[in-house]
Amino acid sequence: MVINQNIAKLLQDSGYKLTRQRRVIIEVLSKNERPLTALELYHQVKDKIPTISQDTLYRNLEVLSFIGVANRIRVRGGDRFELVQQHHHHFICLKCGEVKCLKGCPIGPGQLAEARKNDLEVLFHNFELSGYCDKCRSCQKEG
Amino acid sequence: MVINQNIAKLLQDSGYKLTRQRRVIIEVLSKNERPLTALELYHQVKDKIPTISQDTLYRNLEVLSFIGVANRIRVRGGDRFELVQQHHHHFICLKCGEVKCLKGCPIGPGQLAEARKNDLEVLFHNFELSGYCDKCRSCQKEG
DNA sequence: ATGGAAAATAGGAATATTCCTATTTAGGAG
DNA sequence: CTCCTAAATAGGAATATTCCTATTTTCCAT
Repeated sequence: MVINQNIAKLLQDSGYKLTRQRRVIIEVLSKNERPLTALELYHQVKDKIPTISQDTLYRNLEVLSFIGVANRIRVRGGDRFELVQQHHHHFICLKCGEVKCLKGCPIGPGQLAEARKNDLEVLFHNFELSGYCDKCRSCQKEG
Repeated sequence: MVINQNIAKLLQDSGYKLTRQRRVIIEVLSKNERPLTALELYHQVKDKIPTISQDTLYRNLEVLSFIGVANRIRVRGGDRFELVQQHHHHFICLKCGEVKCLKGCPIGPGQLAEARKNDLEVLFHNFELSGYCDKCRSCQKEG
């Protein structure tokens, strides 16, 4: 699989080098639909680069997320990572832990007003919902 | 200092016991204005209960946050915790790491619509902004 | 006040994440 | 193509967070 040219360009334009490790991490991310845990990612990447370190994985996920290529979803029990296809947000099930992607983004100028008032320069935003997913709703009383 | 009766009641009504550890954790949280790191909290609590374990601290912060008494703000380099005075959200400075509280909450039914459409039961939401704080804006090119 | 069950704790083990540093590599200049 | 430098890597150390379990504590019923 050849890495998306846009991503390659984004990296280089931002002053980051296109290393084998980065290429593989992006490849693995792009092959998966759902947000993966660091461990899941690590195993899949390790299949192709057995010597890769966890630090390299985390460091690059940080870089990718900084330039807007990946998302890091901070959740209890292990953060999840995904390739950014289109800006969106997440729902986290408090029972099964599953992370679901929500279409669209309901955050607009109205939601950023307070920060502006306080003279803060907003570059990014993160919006997460949590509760019970459709599957877990029906059996909230169980285990 | 006597612990806020509302909190004590909230704990018990939710089926949680009012232990010495919980009392002290809440006391320490209530004495601090800004969100504290787990380590800062740990030291302050340890002054009063030298044998307390980090697990107890984390476990109780989880409980307190579950019943809406505390907030956990997940950020790079160590999560921050605060007592919930009034529902609000945060701004995280990408340069100095400081966490600022924003007044009010701009999240309404419109922001939850997509989740409802997907048959998800929303119980909580989290909204975070990041960028440069007022102090760091003026010297973005440095350090 | 006393007994007992469920909940909570302390500590240590297991994970998850970040930091540090000597070595290697990507990518530009010649 | 070769050299050079800044950026990136591997690995291990250091933190941060969660899990596990034997023991202790809270609190309800008596």
